[in-house]
Amino acid sequence: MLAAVLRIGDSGDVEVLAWQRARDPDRGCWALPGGRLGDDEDVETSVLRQLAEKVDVREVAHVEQLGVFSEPGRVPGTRLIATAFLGLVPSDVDPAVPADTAWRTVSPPPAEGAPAPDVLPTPVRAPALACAAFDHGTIVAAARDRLRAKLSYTNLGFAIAPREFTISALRDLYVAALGHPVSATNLQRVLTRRALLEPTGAVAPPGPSGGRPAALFRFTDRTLRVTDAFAVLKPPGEHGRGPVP
Amino acid sequence: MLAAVLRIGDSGDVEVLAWQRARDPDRGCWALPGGRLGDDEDVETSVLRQLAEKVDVREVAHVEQLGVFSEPGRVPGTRLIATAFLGLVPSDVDPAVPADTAWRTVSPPPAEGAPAPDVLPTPVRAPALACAAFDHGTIVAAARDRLRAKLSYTNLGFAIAPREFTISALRDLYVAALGHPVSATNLQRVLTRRALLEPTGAVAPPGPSGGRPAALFRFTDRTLRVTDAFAVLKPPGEHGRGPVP
DNA sequence: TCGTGTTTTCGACTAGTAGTCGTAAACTGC
DNA sequence: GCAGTTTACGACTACTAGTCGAAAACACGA
Repeated sequence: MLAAVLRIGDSGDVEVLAWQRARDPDRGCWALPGGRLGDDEDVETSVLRQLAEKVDVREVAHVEQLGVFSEPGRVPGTRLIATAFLGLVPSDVDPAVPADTAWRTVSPPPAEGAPAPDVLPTPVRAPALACAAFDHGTIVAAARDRLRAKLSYTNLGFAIAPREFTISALRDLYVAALGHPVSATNLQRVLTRRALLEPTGAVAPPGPSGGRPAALFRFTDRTLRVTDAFAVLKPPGEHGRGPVP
Repeated sequence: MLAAVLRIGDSGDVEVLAWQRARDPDRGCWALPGGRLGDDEDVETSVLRQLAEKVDVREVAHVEQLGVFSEPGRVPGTRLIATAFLGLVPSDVDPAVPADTAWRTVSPPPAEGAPAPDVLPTPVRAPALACAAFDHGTIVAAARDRLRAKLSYTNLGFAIAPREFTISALRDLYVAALGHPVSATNLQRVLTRRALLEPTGAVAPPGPSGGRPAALFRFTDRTLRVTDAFAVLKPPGEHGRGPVP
């Protein structure tokens, strides 16, 4: 049971919640929070319980299974099988964490044209976390890739964004998570057209250097929703005007 | 370790490989193949090993993790945690299976406008498998939904289709897996434009009732590849002609 | 041999989606 | 007021995809 809890930091990069090991093996390196599965809980409640020791669970906006990491030699000593989770915390919450725990920046995904970040049998990946204990770097990379992939075809943005935000702020979050520029105009148009975003009516005060006050938006839904893909494969009668009878 | 191996049957519906329990509990009901994890293998090789007892592994075109099913009471008796897999077998292979094993038809997904079939923490779902043992009906439903979702934004069709096929045959496979009509013209255009499909040059002989012989196609790639989603979120410089310098 | 029916293929038309750009609006600070 | 900055919004354009119709290629029976 391991959790890779991601957050978009103020400096504009992805961060993961990790704690520094005080003992060998891998002393001084950073490990993901987790623990053993209890007798009367399933893995989902277990990971939330483990997480409660590190951060307030109510601050975690989304949790989902990443996959099982079971390579026999992944940790020294006795065999240990880890069910890894991806957790997301909105960028505006900064939970109090224990002394040995910190937000570590995650290195951006490798090159462009990277292969499918959605395949579960995880091959070797770029080291996403500097000085990661055991195979936790691989798990963090899988989490970062999963976030990146799902931002593109779901409303998962709700889990990394504050409840209300300006379009530019949201754009910055997407830029940090994706690692490449994003058009604010198109982001607003696409997300509002698909009814993932709606204006709150209020406006945000301008920054210190002035500028027109930006309108505030919110995600209409705060649970995961999948959107468009191949239009051909959607049930008929939802595009264009349909056939002329 | 459980595997939901799906296949599109000749009759045009989704089938799952299952074996009939001879002993209580759930005697006579259908269970998914699987077994315990060995000491020197990871879950992926383990599930392939388990599967080898039922079907020839070389016939399985794609395997991926579905998720962990860990509810404390999911099976009677001692606690058992299952890592579930989705396996796919092309529609043209009909492997020899043991006497207690058969392909059971999977009931189609519930209504249209169904919620995200991609969320891992699986809630209650429609009973996809009649007389399923334990929670295996839930697992089959998750597998069927995963297949349906991934057909829309990946080249996963390669795993349910023969190596070579006509567009109509492929259309029928998609119709069976998705549960709604699909346009053959658009399917061909979309899949070829995205370079997922390519013509082999050969043609298939016409059916018994005649008709123009259909051209044969194959998938260019037989490993999972993810395709388009939100165009906004793709790196710039890949659409249209780009900015005029 | 020649139509009839069937199935596939291909092109044309059309509509919707999204990338780009230019301009106006609203605010801060000097 | 004026300059500078940031956001908002509309216009133009290009590409993708849904629909339809006509032609091609075959089997079968008269």
